[in-house]
Amino acid sequence: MTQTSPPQVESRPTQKTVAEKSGFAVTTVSRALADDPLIARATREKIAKVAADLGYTPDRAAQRLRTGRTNVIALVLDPHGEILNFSGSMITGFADVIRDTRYHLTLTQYQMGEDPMAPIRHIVRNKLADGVVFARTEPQDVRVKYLIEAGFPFVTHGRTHLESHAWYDYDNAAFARLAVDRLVAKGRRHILIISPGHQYTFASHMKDGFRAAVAAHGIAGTIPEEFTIDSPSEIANARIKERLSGPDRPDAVICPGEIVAIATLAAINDLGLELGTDIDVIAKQTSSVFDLYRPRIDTVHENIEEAGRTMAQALLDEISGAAPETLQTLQQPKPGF
Amino acid sequence: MTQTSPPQVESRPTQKTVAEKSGFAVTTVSRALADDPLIARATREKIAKVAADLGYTPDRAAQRLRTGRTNVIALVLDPHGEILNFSGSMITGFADVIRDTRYHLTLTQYQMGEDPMAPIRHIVRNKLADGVVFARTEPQDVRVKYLIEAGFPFVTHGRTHLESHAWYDYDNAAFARLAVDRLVAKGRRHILIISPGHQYTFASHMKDGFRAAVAAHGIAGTIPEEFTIDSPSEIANARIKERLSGPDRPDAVICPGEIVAIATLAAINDLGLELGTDIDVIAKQTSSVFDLYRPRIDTVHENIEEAGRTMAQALLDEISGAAPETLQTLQQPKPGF
DNA sequence: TTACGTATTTATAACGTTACAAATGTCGGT
DNA sequence: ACCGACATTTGTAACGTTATAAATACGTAA
Repeated sequence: MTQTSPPQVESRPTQKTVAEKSGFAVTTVSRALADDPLIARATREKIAKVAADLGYTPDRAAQRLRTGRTNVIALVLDPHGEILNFSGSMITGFADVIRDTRYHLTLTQYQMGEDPMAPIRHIVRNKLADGVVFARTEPQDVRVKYLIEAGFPFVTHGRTHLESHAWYDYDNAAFARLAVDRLVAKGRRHILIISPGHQYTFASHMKDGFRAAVAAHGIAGTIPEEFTIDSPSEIANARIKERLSGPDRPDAVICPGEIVAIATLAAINDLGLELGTDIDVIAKQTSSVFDLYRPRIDTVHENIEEAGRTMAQALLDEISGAAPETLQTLQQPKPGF
Repeated sequence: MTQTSPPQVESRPTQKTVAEKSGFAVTTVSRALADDPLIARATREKIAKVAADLGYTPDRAAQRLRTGRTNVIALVLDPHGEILNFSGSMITGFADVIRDTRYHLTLTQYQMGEDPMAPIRHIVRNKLADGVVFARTEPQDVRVKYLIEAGFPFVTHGRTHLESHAWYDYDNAAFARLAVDRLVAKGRRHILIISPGHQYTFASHMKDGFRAAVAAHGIAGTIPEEFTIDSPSEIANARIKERLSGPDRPDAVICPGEIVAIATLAAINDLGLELGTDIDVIAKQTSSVFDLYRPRIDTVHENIEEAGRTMAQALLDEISGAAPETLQTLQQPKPGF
């Protein structure tokens, strides 16, 4: 055991090391560490102790090569738009759940205008993960079709109209109904709902809820043409101003997110309208920072971190063989304040 | 070639497949695909074509096992605080650069109160990445010491007082000077600077710049006790209110971020002070959303995505052997509006 | 004592890749 | 025709793990 010239690359202990130190064969070590009941309890304990003492940890690459399992969950992020820290919160939720499992989190982000399918196909084809996650689903989402077809585990934020799969969704129809109810209670009679990205499933649910509630109350409801979810704030602001001008302007606005709310409040301010008198705004809120926005407005909370945690658990369950039908969560809105 | 019973597990092509189809040996295929000039140009081209036709992609696990290189960059995120989408923007910057390389991005997030060192030690010990990234450095950052000691490639957002390493930093001293100058130009004579997280390097730079500028102008400058960077907005709001009350209250505030700015503006609103008359606020801005905040305030921009891109490139360069001393960027503030 | 079932452990091969050493082919010079 | 130098290609082994099949030990019934 001469510690000579080549600066002793400190190599991690392997099962071979554990085998030598413990006197068992490598195979036995492998099975013992997997807690295989075929190995005598006493042996398992001895080997576990030696492994712990040596600080042994399995080599992920070798496991992956041998078993075909990657122990990786792939997060596919939307292009960086302006949804206030949606991705960040979701990541935190995922990280919370993943932290104490054998899984790692990898991350891809497709670019604006790029095919959302590309990163997913890449992951499946090259088996880069055991499961994949993404958001912003559309009713006939091609990614969902592809993954079902491929039999690849996944979970989405947002439902589709497709065959059963694992998803988490916020009940945007309920959100819209709740929002309309509250505005009507304040005496509002002409409500504008801003719905960015008409192609997304969540938008259609929200609009359905909105239309139903507006009809039930017998008041006026306006759904403008689409506001692109990723359009720069200034453009959104300008278009909202247009909508809030004119003789038959709405006396209330429903905003499906904080950015839209901020743009709306800016428009109201810029037009010289008085909040609470001329007009009311209600928004979906996902970040506590918004509590500091002045003037304060009525909000309905959506907890993105919790969404992330639920989705992570669902995906792990699906990878373990749970039926996708059992892995669907429709989150009810919780009133703010 | 009977396509019989076992439901034909569609297996990805390997170098062996390419070798068979092309008539060369596996070793030759390996070298050809690595564009080794030892292999005849014609052969390389033939093999490349066959590989492309088959849709061959290398198995990352096998490469990793054999070479010891992971082809992974590990992002270590701070606990999810309320810095407006800092992580999200940085991730986007990284993803932009990483996208067309052979690297993947993995992600760990340590929890509030957890040892920031833990995930990094884990990554190094188990060789889970070829390089690592993190932010919020302290002058004597133990993570930096550890990584230098271990000879492990890394890049930080924020400098340290330690031996040369790769970093990206925003010139917060310059930011503070610029902010003071602008406020003084507006006639302000008593400036408060809010500095969350005194332990971080950026805070000391900012305070140094602030003190120097205030002294140069011969005006009053106040640096309050620390505001924890992750404290809930409402608490920050309350503490700022305290600071803005009383007979000798400051007539201007410098905010190192949007959240602090929002909390400050809320405090000003809540206290009934008039912005622009009683008091002025200037803030560092990292997101275009803030342009929609009303009332508008003067800001200085910091581009986090660009920071991410620069850091990613620096890290790749360091992994390729570049000297860390050459991988340091001090970003100058750019005036907003 | 022998045989046999059970409990436990082990040897061997393989996943897909690349480093290394060895082999083959080709050409010009003699 | 032979040799050596060079260009090009190939065989073998190994990375660390686990699935499979085989081997060993042990106790007990005949």
